[in-house]
Amino acid sequence: MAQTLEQIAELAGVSRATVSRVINGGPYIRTEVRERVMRVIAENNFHPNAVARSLARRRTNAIGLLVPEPVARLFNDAYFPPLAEGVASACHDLDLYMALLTVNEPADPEARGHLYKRIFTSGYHDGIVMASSPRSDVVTKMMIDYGVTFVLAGRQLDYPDLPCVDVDNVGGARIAVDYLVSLGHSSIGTIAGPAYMSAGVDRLDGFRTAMAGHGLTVEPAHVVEGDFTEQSGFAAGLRMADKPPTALFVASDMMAAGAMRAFAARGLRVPDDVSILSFDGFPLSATTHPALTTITQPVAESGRRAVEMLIGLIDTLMPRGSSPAAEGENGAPRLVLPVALTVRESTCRRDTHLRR
Amino acid sequence: MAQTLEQIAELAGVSRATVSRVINGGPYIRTEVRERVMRVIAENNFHPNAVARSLARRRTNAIGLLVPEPVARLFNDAYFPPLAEGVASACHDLDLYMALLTVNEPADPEARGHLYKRIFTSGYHDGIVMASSPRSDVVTKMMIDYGVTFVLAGRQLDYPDLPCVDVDNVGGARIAVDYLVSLGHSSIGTIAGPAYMSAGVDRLDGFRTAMAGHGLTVEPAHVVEGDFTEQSGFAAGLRMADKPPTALFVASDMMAAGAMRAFAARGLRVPDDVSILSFDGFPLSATTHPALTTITQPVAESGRRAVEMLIGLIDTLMPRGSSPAAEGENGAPRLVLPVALTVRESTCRRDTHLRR
DNA sequence: TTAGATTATGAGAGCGCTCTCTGAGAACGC
DNA sequence: GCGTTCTCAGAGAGCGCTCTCATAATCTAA
Repeated sequence: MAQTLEQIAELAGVSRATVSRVINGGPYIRTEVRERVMRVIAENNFHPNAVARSLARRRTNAIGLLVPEPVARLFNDAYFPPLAEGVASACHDLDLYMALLTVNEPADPEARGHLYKRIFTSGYHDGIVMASSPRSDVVTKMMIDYGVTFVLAGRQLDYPDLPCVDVDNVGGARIAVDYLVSLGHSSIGTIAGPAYMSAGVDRLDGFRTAMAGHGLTVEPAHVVEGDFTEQSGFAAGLRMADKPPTALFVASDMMAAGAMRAFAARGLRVPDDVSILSFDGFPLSATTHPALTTITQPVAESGRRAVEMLIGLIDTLMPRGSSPAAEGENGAPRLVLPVALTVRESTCRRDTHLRR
Repeated sequence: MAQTLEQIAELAGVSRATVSRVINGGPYIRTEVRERVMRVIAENNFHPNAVARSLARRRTNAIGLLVPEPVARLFNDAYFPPLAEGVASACHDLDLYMALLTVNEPADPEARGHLYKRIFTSGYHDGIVMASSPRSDVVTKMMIDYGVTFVLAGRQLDYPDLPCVDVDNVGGARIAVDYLVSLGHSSIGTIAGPAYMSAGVDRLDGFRTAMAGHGLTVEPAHVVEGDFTEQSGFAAGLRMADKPPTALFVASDMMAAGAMRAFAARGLRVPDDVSILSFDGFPLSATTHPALTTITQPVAESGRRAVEMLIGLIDTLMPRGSSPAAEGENGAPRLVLPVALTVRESTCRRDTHLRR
């Protein structure tokens, strides 16, 4: 197994440059020469050294997908798999190498910083796609400080002007409220996401705005904050069970599942007593009983778009085969992907309600 | 922000070599010079280019953790998180960069091969830790063909002589049988893992051997094969429910959970009617009702050991700052980690059984 | 004092690629 | 016939590091 371009060149009786041209599809090569070189490459099972190539090109053609969460939590998250799927699929299409970057020591912020530092200064990636982190997490600031090129999947509350691909959380909440209103509901509550996550904030904002738009008031007791987990949904459901609204917009499928468990425990039927409309559209939402009406967000698509945006960023910052461009900071790119209503069994018309 | 060693050298009034020595902790540097250089490095927030370093050293100091499973399945797997945790922790200790390598297109074997090829020929990793794949998966052969340095977590059925870190599946099954026998059981069945996975094969082998060792026969109807999933455990439990053994060794926690669900559906009580002893010791095993008596395997530890073994392999194949060593193939290293019995509530003495 | 060891630094040759520059032929126009 | 323009290929200068080797300075030992 020959190891270098040089050796292949010698075997094929051409120069290093010619072999390089053949490999990279350069122009101006006689068919005969190209075929000879390709044959030698194949015979020797030669693969150019990616590290050397990266050094010469000043491009690794590799990107990282960073999830600022401990490994363990990452695997219990329904959001992450489709995101990884989307990122991986875009990388495949764009002939990019993708590495999943994780950080394990969640407890020790010192060690955590070191791990991030290693990632950000490694230079093994042209850029990074990061799932948005909670408010005031250090990781975003570190990326900025280290001059990493990156795109966020989801808005970052601390830095509104960062390149990101988000889903339309506000619009989704509006669609949810509109739909519930169209079913005849006017007593609508919400289990909101946490105030330290953009998805939590935006979905609540959208909810309030939409309610106001319909001239409806929201009872304070009908707004409970959770943290997107099943447990928090259960707790919130319990708190509302005594005097529930006729419809509930729940900011995540998991919390909706928890709320339904709480309602079931208190003898409330969904949707007969309370309609539930959740947000996410993860596989879970189709398997609950009843199956959830939900706002489906295109997670894989946002992963794909994030990669495309990232490549665009990298190309402008460092055009292929050229020196870095001037700081072209005319606003960070942002993309908001539409979400869609998926109607299932957890919602029904107000007039079929038996209570009140 | 200065970009190269050269620039730092100039700013500090020394040569490139000296800066390199300072960064890499080389000897023979006056304290005064070292401090001056370090100050300049800090002032300029300089980080050496890892790609250039890798090229010069012919070492990336990065390893990959490859899971030959589609991303989606990966996240529903209880085995993978602790493995990743262990690998990540060892990498942290050894100052290694770790990237999780995944492959998404499970369906199309062509595309899958391309993705693997990109990984194996990238040269971005000194070596790879791979969770063992099912029998006759192409990935192992590809790694061998591409000359990748790797260590398997778990045995590979197709290639018995590959470097690997395994847990003592055979011994674990023996411990299980011994314990059940010590409780007075003699009618013992098993729900085995799939025949295409080493863990499945070994646990079944261990079970049969141990039973024979006790002079006990196994009824053919009391040996059912599953595929480690809850569903397959449920199906197996259903098949055995009519004429169950008094004790059952189940090759995975998940299948045990499924079997218990099946038994519950058929009115069989665990452990009163059937004792269940599972294998894995994943968190799940502590939260079932009743909590599972199980053989706990040290998954994180095997991840850690795999990294250590991998580094050993890399060091012998390519000693630091030297040319590749002669093919020192005096047998691939293998390590078998001990497992331990965790007693919980799903097993009890035979004499407390009410049937028969 | 001088040889020899020890400590400290620089020069420079790579690592294995890419890519620009240069130039040799072939094709073409007038 | 002589520029001109293409087509094709090689020479060679990097990319930003590491590491060996040579050399200079300082410190022993006799």
